[in-house]
Amino acid sequence: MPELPEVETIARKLRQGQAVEPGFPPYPTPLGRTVTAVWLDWPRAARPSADALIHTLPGHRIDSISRRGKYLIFGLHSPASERHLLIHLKMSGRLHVLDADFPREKHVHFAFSLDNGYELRFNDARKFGRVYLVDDLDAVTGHLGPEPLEEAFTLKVLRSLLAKKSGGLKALLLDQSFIAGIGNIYADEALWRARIHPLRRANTLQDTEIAALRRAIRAALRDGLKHGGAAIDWVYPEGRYQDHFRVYGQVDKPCRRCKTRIERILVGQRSTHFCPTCQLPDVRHYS
DNA sequence: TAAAATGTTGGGTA
DNA sequence: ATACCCAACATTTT
Repeated sequence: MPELPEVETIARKLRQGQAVEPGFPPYPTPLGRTVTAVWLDWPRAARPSADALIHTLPGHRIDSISRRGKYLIFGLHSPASERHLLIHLKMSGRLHVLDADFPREKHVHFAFSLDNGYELRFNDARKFGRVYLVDDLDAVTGHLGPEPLEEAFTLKVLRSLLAKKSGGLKALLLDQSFIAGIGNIYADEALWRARIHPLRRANTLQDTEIAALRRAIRAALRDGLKHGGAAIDWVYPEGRYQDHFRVYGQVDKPCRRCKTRIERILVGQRSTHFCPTCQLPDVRHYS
Protein backbone atom coordinates (compact mmCIF):
# COMPACT_ATOMS: atom_id res chain seq x y z
CA MET A 1 0.00 0.00 0.00
CA PRO A 2 2.05 2.91 1.20
CA GLU A 3 4.97 4.08 -0.87
CA LEU A 4 8.07 5.91 0.28
CA PRO A 5 6.35 9.12 1.49
CA GLU A 6 3.68 7.23 3.39
CA VAL A 7 6.14 4.83 5.04
CA GLU A 8 8.47 7.71 5.91
CA THR A 9 5.55 9.61 7.43
CA ILE A 10 4.63 6.58 9.53
CA ALA A 11 8.23 6.19 10.73
CA ARG A 12 8.38 9.86 11.76
CA LYS A 13 5.10 9.68 13.63
CA LEU A 14 6.08 6.52 15.44
CA ARG A 15 9.31 8.14 16.57
CA GLN A 16 7.41 11.12 17.92
CA GLY A 17 4.48 9.25 19.43
CA GLN A 18 1.99 11.03 17.19
CA ALA A 19 -1.14 9.20 16.12
CA VAL A 20 -0.37 7.55 12.80
CA GLU A 21 -3.99 7.93 11.74
CA PRO A 22 -6.71 10.42 12.59
CA GLY A 23 -9.00 9.28 15.36
CA PHE A 24 -6.28 7.49 17.25
CA PRO A 25 -4.92 8.85 20.52
CA PRO A 26 -1.31 9.96 20.97
CA TYR A 27 0.98 7.52 22.73
CA PRO A 28 4.46 7.42 24.20
CA THR A 29 7.12 6.76 21.59
CA PRO A 30 8.17 3.12 21.36
CA LEU A 31 11.80 4.31 21.20
CA GLY A 32 13.68 3.04 24.23
CA ARG A 33 10.94 0.56 25.10
CA THR A 34 11.64 -3.12 25.47
CA VAL A 35 9.49 -5.75 23.82
CA THR A 36 8.06 -8.05 26.48
CA ALA A 37 5.96 -10.43 24.38
CA VAL A 38 4.90 -11.19 20.82
CA TRP A 39 1.42 -12.29 19.83
CA LEU A 40 0.42 -13.25 16.30
CA ASP A 41 -2.32 -15.12 14.50
CA TRP A 42 -0.94 -15.17 10.96
CA PRO A 43 2.37 -17.06 11.10
CA ARG A 44 2.73 -17.06 7.31
CA ALA A 45 3.67 -13.38 7.47
CA ALA A 46 6.56 -13.98 9.88
CA ARG A 47 10.14 -14.42 8.65
CA PRO A 48 12.11 -16.49 9.26
CA SER A 49 9.31 -17.98 11.40
CA ALA A 50 6.67 -17.18 13.98
CA ASP A 51 8.70 -19.13 16.54
CA ALA A 52 11.78 -17.03 15.92
CA LEU A 53 9.81 -13.84 16.58
CA ILE A 54 8.06 -15.15 19.65
CA HIS A 55 11.21 -16.55 21.24
CA THR A 56 13.89 -14.11 20.17
CA LEU A 57 12.25 -10.69 20.17
CA PRO A 58 11.21 -10.37 23.84
CA GLY A 59 13.93 -8.65 25.84
CA HIS A 60 15.09 -6.52 22.94
CA ARG A 61 14.90 -2.75 23.25
CA ILE A 62 13.80 -0.60 20.32
CA ASP A 63 16.64 1.85 19.74
CA SER A 64 15.71 3.32 16.38
CA ILE A 65 12.86 3.56 13.88
CA SER A 66 13.78 4.16 10.28
CA ARG A 67 12.90 3.33 6.70
CA ARG A 68 14.57 1.79 3.66
CA GLY A 69 12.49 1.69 0.49
CA LYS A 70 9.04 0.69 1.69
CA TYR A 71 10.37 -1.23 4.70
CA LEU A 72 9.98 0.10 8.22
CA ILE A 73 13.01 -0.80 10.31
CA PHE A 74 13.08 -1.11 14.08
CA GLY A 75 16.69 -1.20 15.24
CA LEU A 76 17.04 -3.42 18.29
CA HIS A 77 19.50 -3.12 21.13
CA SER A 78 21.61 -6.22 20.99
CA PRO A 79 25.07 -6.11 22.55
CA ALA A 80 26.45 -9.11 20.73
CA SER A 81 25.26 -8.46 17.21
CA GLU A 82 23.01 -6.29 15.15
CA ARG A 83 19.38 -7.25 15.10
CA HIS A 84 16.44 -5.68 13.32
CA LEU A 85 12.69 -6.01 13.12
CA LEU A 86 11.40 -5.05 9.68
CA ILE A 87 7.81 -4.60 8.60
CA HIS A 88 6.60 -4.33 5.02
CA LEU A 89 3.05 -2.99 4.86
CA LYS A 90 2.43 -4.22 1.31
CA MET A 91 -1.10 -3.29 0.16
CA SER A 92 -3.08 -2.90 3.36
CA GLY A 93 -0.77 -2.85 6.38
CA ARG A 94 -1.27 -0.31 9.16
CA LEU A 95 0.62 0.26 12.42
CA HIS A 96 -0.85 1.51 15.66
CA VAL A 97 0.51 1.95 19.15
CA LEU A 98 -2.27 1.56 21.68
CA ASP A 99 -2.79 0.81 25.33
CA ALA A 100 -2.74 -2.97 25.68
CA ASP A 101 -6.19 -2.80 27.28
CA PHE A 102 -7.66 -1.31 24.13
CA PRO A 103 -9.41 -4.15 22.26
CA ARG A 104 -7.53 -5.47 19.24
CA GLU A 105 -9.27 -4.75 15.99
CA LYS A 106 -10.37 -7.54 13.67
CA HIS A 107 -7.43 -7.38 11.30
CA VAL A 108 -4.62 -7.06 13.84
CA HIS A 109 -2.33 -10.02 13.11
CA PHE A 110 0.73 -9.08 15.17
CA ALA A 111 0.96 -7.39 18.57
CA PHE A 112 4.29 -6.49 20.16
CA SER A 113 3.84 -5.85 23.87
CA LEU A 114 6.04 -3.09 25.25
CA ASP A 115 7.32 -2.58 28.80
CA ASN A 116 5.15 0.50 29.32
CA GLY A 117 1.77 -1.18 28.94
CA TYR A 118 1.39 -0.28 25.28
CA GLU A 119 1.35 -2.49 22.21
CA LEU A 120 2.69 -1.95 18.73
CA ARG A 121 0.05 -3.53 16.49
CA PHE A 122 0.26 -4.60 12.88
CA ASN A 123 -3.20 -4.43 11.31
CA ASP A 124 -3.31 -5.98 7.85
CA ALA A 125 -6.68 -6.71 6.24
CA ARG A 126 -5.27 -8.27 3.09
CA LYS A 127 -2.55 -10.25 4.89
CA PHE A 128 0.06 -9.43 2.24
CA GLY A 129 2.33 -7.75 4.78
CA ARG A 130 5.53 -9.29 6.10
CA VAL A 131 7.39 -9.12 9.41
CA TYR A 132 11.08 -9.99 9.50
CA LEU A 133 13.48 -10.52 12.38
CA VAL A 134 17.06 -10.59 11.14
CA ASP A 135 20.61 -9.90 12.23
CA ASP A 136 21.76 -8.88 8.79
CA LEU A 137 19.68 -6.02 7.37
CA ASP A 138 20.96 -6.74 3.90
CA ALA A 139 19.30 -10.13 3.97
CA VAL A 140 16.04 -8.22 3.55
CA THR A 141 16.92 -4.86 2.01
CA GLY A 142 20.08 -5.82 0.16
CA HIS A 143 18.35 -6.12 -3.20
CA LEU A 144 16.96 -2.58 -3.10
CA GLY A 145 18.09 0.14 -5.47
CA PRO A 146 19.18 3.62 -4.33
CA GLU A 147 17.14 5.86 -2.04
CA PRO A 148 15.80 8.51 -4.43
CA LEU A 149 15.79 11.35 -1.89
CA GLU A 150 19.38 10.86 -0.80
CA GLU A 151 22.36 12.83 -2.07
CA ALA A 152 23.83 9.72 -3.59
CA PHE A 153 20.98 9.55 -6.10
CA THR A 154 22.80 11.70 -8.61
CA LEU A 155 22.26 12.32 -12.30
CA LYS A 156 25.27 10.14 -12.95
CA VAL A 157 23.80 7.26 -10.95
CA LEU A 158 20.43 7.45 -12.68
CA ARG A 159 22.09 7.72 -16.09
CA SER A 160 24.10 4.55 -15.57
CA LEU A 161 21.11 2.68 -14.16
CA LEU A 162 18.95 3.61 -17.15
CA ALA A 163 21.63 2.71 -19.67
CA LYS A 164 21.45 -0.94 -18.66
CA LYS A 165 17.70 -1.24 -19.21
CA SER A 166 15.78 -1.55 -22.42
CA GLY A 167 12.25 -2.00 -21.05
CA GLY A 168 9.50 0.56 -20.51
CA LEU A 169 10.01 3.19 -17.82
CA LYS A 170 6.81 2.70 -15.84
CA ALA A 171 7.58 -0.95 -15.13
CA LEU A 172 11.14 0.00 -14.28
CA LEU A 173 10.12 2.66 -11.74
CA LEU A 174 8.03 0.04 -9.95
CA ASP A 175 11.05 -2.27 -9.72
CA GLN A 176 12.42 -1.87 -6.18
CA SER A 177 15.84 -3.11 -7.21
CA PHE A 178 16.06 -0.24 -9.69
CA ILE A 179 15.08 2.59 -7.32
CA ALA A 180 13.67 1.93 -3.84
CA GLY A 181 10.35 3.26 -2.60
CA ILE A 182 8.46 4.30 -5.73
CA GLY A 183 5.04 2.69 -6.22
CA ASN A 184 2.15 3.07 -8.61
CA ILE A 185 1.09 6.57 -7.56
CA TYR A 186 4.49 8.23 -7.48
CA ALA A 187 5.65 6.48 -10.66
CA ASP A 188 2.77 8.05 -12.60
CA GLU A 189 3.18 11.41 -10.88
CA ALA A 190 6.92 11.49 -11.58
CA LEU A 191 6.53 10.61 -15.27
CA TRP A 192 3.93 13.35 -15.71
CA ARG A 193 6.24 15.90 -14.08
CA ALA A 194 9.07 14.78 -16.32
CA ARG A 195 6.79 14.83 -19.40
CA ILE A 196 7.85 11.32 -20.29
CA HIS A 197 5.53 8.62 -21.62
CA PRO A 198 5.20 5.57 -19.31
CA LEU A 199 6.10 3.17 -22.11
CA ARG A 200 9.20 5.03 -23.16
CA ARG A 201 12.19 2.69 -23.23
CA ALA A 202 14.71 3.43 -20.48
CA ASN A 203 17.89 3.46 -22.55
CA THR A 204 16.49 5.91 -25.09
CA LEU A 205 16.26 8.94 -22.79
CA GLN A 206 18.28 12.01 -23.73
CA ASP A 207 20.44 13.51 -21.01
CA THR A 208 18.07 16.41 -20.46
CA GLU A 209 15.23 13.92 -20.03
CA ILE A 210 17.22 11.92 -17.50
CA ALA A 211 17.81 15.08 -15.51
CA ALA A 212 14.11 15.92 -15.74
CA LEU A 213 13.16 12.44 -14.58
CA ARG A 214 15.47 12.65 -11.60
CA ARG A 215 14.07 16.02 -10.58
CA ALA A 216 10.52 14.78 -11.13
CA ILE A 217 10.95 11.68 -9.00
CA ARG A 218 12.38 13.71 -6.15
CA ALA A 219 9.80 16.48 -6.46
CA ALA A 220 6.86 14.05 -6.48
CA LEU A 221 8.16 12.15 -3.45
CA ARG A 222 8.99 15.34 -1.54
CA ASP A 223 5.59 16.79 -2.34
CA GLY A 224 3.95 13.60 -1.08
CA LEU A 225 6.03 13.75 2.07
CA LYS A 226 5.15 17.40 2.61
CA HIS A 227 1.46 16.49 2.67
CA GLY A 228 1.89 13.50 4.96
CA GLY A 229 1.44 11.01 2.13
CA ALA A 230 -1.66 10.15 0.16
CA ALA A 231 -4.88 8.84 1.69
CA ILE A 232 -6.71 6.88 -0.98
CA ASP A 233 -9.17 5.02 1.21
CA TRP A 234 -9.55 3.05 4.42
CA VAL A 235 -6.10 1.51 3.88
CA TYR A 236 -4.08 4.60 4.82
CA PRO A 237 -6.56 7.20 6.01
CA GLU A 238 -3.92 9.84 6.62
CA GLY A 239 -2.30 12.51 4.49
CA ARG A 240 -3.60 15.05 1.98
CA TYR A 241 -1.46 14.40 -1.06
CA GLN A 242 -4.44 12.86 -2.87
CA ASP A 243 -5.71 16.43 -3.27
CA HIS A 244 -2.62 17.26 -5.32
CA PHE A 245 -2.44 14.37 -7.80
CA ARG A 246 -1.63 15.50 -11.33
CA VAL A 247 -2.57 12.24 -13.06
CA TYR A 248 -3.15 9.36 -10.66
CA GLY A 249 -6.88 8.66 -10.59
CA GLN A 250 -7.53 11.77 -12.69
CA VAL A 251 -8.92 9.98 -15.77
CA ASP A 252 -10.84 12.35 -18.07
CA LYS A 253 -9.88 15.37 -16.01
CA PRO A 254 -7.97 18.09 -17.86
CA CYS A 255 -4.19 18.00 -17.68
CA ARG A 256 -3.16 21.00 -15.62
CA ARG A 257 -0.53 21.94 -18.18
CA CYS A 258 -2.37 21.52 -21.48
CA LYS A 259 -6.02 20.67 -20.67
CA THR A 260 -5.91 17.36 -22.57
CA ARG A 261 -7.94 14.65 -20.87
CA ILE A 262 -5.84 12.36 -18.71
CA GLU A 263 -5.84 8.77 -19.93
CA ARG A 264 -5.54 5.44 -18.19
CA ILE A 265 -3.86 2.38 -19.64
CA LEU A 266 -2.70 -0.93 -18.22
CA VAL A 267 1.02 -1.54 -17.90
CA GLY A 268 2.09 -4.85 -16.44
CA GLN A 269 -1.30 -5.29 -14.72
CA ARG A 270 -1.11 -1.87 -13.08
CA SER A 271 -3.25 1.17 -13.79
CA THR A 272 -1.15 3.82 -15.43
CA HIS A 273 -2.26 7.43 -15.80
CA PHE A 274 -0.74 10.00 -18.12
CA CYS A 275 -1.33 12.98 -20.36
CA PRO A 276 -1.25 11.87 -24.01
CA THR A 277 -0.18 15.35 -25.11
CA CYS A 278 2.47 16.38 -22.59
CA GLN A 279 3.82 12.85 -22.36
CA LEU A 280 3.82 12.25 -26.08
CA PRO A 281 5.28 8.87 -27.01
CA ASP A 282 8.34 9.19 -29.20
CA VAL A 283 7.54 6.64 -31.90
CA ARG A 284 11.20 5.71 -32.26
CA HIS A 285 11.68 5.03 -28.60
CA TYR A 286 8.65 3.56 -26.98
CA SER A 287 7.53 -0.01 -26.50
C1' DT B 1 -21.68 -9.10 -9.19
C1' DA B 2 -17.62 -7.85 -11.27
C1' DA B 3 -13.73 -5.04 -10.97
C1' DA B 4 -10.21 -2.69 -8.82
C1' DA B 5 -7.12 -1.57 -5.05
C1' DT B 6 -0.66 2.67 -2.62
C1' DG B 7 2.81 -4.52 -3.58
C1' DT B 8 5.76 -8.33 -4.34
C1' DT B 9 7.11 -12.98 -5.92
C1' DG B 10 7.46 -17.07 -8.48
C1' DG B 11 6.73 -19.57 -12.74
C1' DG B 12 6.72 -19.86 -17.53
C1' DT B 13 8.08 -18.20 -22.16
C1' DA B 14 10.77 -16.17 -25.72
C1' DA C 1 20.62 -12.94 -18.50
C1' DT C 2 16.66 -9.89 -19.75
C1' DA C 3 12.05 -8.71 -20.67
C1' DC C 4 7.43 -9.64 -20.33
C1' DC C 5 3.14 -11.93 -19.06
C1' DC C 6 0.27 -14.17 -15.78
C1' DA C 7 -1.26 -16.11 -11.51
C1' DA C 8 -1.12 -15.95 -6.76
C1' DC C 9 -1.50 -14.03 -2.18
C1' DA C 10 -6.62 -12.30 0.80
C1' DT C 11 -9.85 -8.89 1.67
C1' DT C 12 -12.56 -4.77 1.23
C1' DT C 13 -14.91 -1.45 -1.33
C1' DT C 14 -17.55 0.62 -5.11
